[in-house]
Amino acid sequence: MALRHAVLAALLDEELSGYQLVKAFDLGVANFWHAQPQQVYAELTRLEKDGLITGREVVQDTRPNKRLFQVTDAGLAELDHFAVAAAKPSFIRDDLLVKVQAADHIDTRTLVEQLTERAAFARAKADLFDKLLRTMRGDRTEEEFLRHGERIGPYLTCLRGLAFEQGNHDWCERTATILREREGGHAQQ
Amino acid sequence: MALRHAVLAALLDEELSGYQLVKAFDLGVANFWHAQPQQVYAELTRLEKDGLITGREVVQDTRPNKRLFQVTDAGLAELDHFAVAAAKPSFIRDDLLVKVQAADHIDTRTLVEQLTERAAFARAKADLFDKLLRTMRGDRTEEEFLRHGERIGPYLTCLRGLAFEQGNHDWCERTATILREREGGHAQQ
DNA sequence: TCTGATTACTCATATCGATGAGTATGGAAG
DNA sequence: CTTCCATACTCATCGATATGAGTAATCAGA
Repeated sequence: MALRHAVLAALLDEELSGYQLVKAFDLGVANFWHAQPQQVYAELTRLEKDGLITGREVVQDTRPNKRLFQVTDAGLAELDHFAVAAAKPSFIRDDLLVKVQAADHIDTRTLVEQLTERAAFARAKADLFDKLLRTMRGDRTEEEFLRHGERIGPYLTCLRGLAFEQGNHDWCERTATILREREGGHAQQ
Repeated sequence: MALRHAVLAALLDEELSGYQLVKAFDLGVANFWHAQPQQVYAELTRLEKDGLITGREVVQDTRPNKRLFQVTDAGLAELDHFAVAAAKPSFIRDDLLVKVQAADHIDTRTLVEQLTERAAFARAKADLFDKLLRTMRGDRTEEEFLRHGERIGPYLTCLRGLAFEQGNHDWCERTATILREREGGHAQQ
């Protein structure tokens, strides 16, 4: 049930079209949730039907028309309601971890490749988050911004995203190195 | 499709009953995947039907009988096949992050409570992972164990779990502190 | 001018995952 | 002596998520 609240949270700052939201959710800018395009569109339809957001048609000459959505008071109330409800604990669920768990029983060559690939991906995402953070805080220091900034929610979630991707990167690099050395070292199998 | 491979990976070291597996998946010992009891049982049924695991009945006097499962050669082949296939990137999906994203628009008191609660939970899990790691490596140093240990897969995934929970803990603590200070400071609202 | 990328979406279906309830036995704790 | 907890599962159902295909327009590049 949290996708709807993620959408509401994403719409708090600015009116967005479904397409823009999809971009935010799909292309990793959403550091606090992830969803498929179809999910986002379906959720927008439901949210509007329930009166939690309102859409207005924007006619465009050069592009297909689009609908911009903004959160209603009912939507804000819904977010408030969501915020006081118990949050489920978050779990890691990752194909790569499953593969590493089985590392002693399977061929590790492709696994090492996948780990280095993932490390590079994580690094790219971390860089992106870092840039986002700089943009958000402007010329203020982080401490300054977090103390007195007027909109710190996205900054805080972005910090988590950055730490997560850095953790991903470091672990992937280290794991790849270890597996590579073992493979080369005593040339088992 | 990865639950089945997670189950296979979990059964690599030892024969386990469905109930034991459920414990491993449900109670956080599974640092590489998470699943509900009913999912695990259903998957075991499917895996046995597909010949990837075999179960043997163990009659018990004092307890209900149980079935212990072990991975077959076909199961190992399936794991190999899984390992070379592309892994989907992993995303964070967390109610708490959604709430923090909306932090500037909602009441933060209960949010701060939830953050400190989560921090404590993460700390407990991190401690548990730390103990698991010590048990696995015995009296060897980590470097030693990772270089020459015979079964390092679970150790490596546990390392990721530990880092993840430490990251969770640190972020929750810091975020809670920041929100608390802002609330107290310029007493907005 | 044909191709492919980008904007802006919709529909249908399948699989995955979560939730609640239910069954049966034995041992420990009050 | 009764209630609760642990073992060891099964069945049913619902919502969430993923996948694949399809529409329709504009613009840039080969």
